[in-house]
Amino acid sequence: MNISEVSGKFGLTPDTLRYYEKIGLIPPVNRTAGGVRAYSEHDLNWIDFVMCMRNAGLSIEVLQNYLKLFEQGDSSLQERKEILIEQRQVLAEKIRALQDTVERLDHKIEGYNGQLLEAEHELQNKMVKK
Amino acid sequence: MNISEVSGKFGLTPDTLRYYEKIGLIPPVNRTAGGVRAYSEHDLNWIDFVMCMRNAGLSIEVLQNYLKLFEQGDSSLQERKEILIEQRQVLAEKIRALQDTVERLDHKIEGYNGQLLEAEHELQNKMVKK
DNA sequence: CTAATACTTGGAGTGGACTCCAAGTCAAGG
DNA sequence: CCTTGACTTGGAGTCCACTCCAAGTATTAG
Repeated sequence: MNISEVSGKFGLTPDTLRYYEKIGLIPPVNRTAGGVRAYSEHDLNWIDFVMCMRNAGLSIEVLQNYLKLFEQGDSSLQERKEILIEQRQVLAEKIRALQDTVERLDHKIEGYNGQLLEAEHELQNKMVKK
Repeated sequence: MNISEVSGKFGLTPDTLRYYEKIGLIPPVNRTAGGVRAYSEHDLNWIDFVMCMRNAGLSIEVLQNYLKLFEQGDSSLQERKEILIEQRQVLAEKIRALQDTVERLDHKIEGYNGQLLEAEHELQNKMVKK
């Protein structure tokens, strides 16, 4: 798979894909004889993982570190696992905060329903008076 | 309440508070004779609301728009409510995405548990052979 | 009354994460 | 063989949301 195919598949621009590789968010992609990137299944998995984590708000730094450890092989298994556990906690906390915010919005929306109802009644009163 | 008190209360720098006012994220704050900001209860409520929404990821633009409508009075009730409902949907969707990501992390963490166990067994095998 | 502190404004600078560009290389269709 | 279009690199530019600064004014403790 070449870069524009991958770009289409994931909705990332070729620039972003090259950028991710350059800064070490995804492993170096193998090239054809001519130096053109040929993405493997393994590469696609990484891209998918990284996009998922980026979308969830993980920083580039954390993911760079994770890849670096991955490339060090089995000796980093424990450390990698700990990173994932830590980030999992962060996300769980984020979910809780978002749920609170949704509740707050719900209250506010309820308040608007009340106000709109009031406004409607007022309108009816006026019409009755007329 | 003056700006540094508010700053302390919310963990925002005075700069950020002034910035939020300047760009219309919170209503203009009343001033003392000397031109010093004196934050009212009303202002504090707005700041709290805005921070909550910013933390949840709402853009400054959406909140500017919401304040603008608020300042137009009751005629914008319906429109404001719709903004809140829309943003509520966005957050609900975000929560769902985060939950999926947490699940994915859980699977990955489980995978690491397996690998670490394997590595441990291997180690034991070696020791037995010795 | 004065020194120190906190406030004001407008504008420049920063950091993260892209995003775009210039200049050059390479491969495939006509 | 030549043109077209995708690829390469390194580096500059952009956008968002602050964050900091300079220069000046106001308030407060002593």
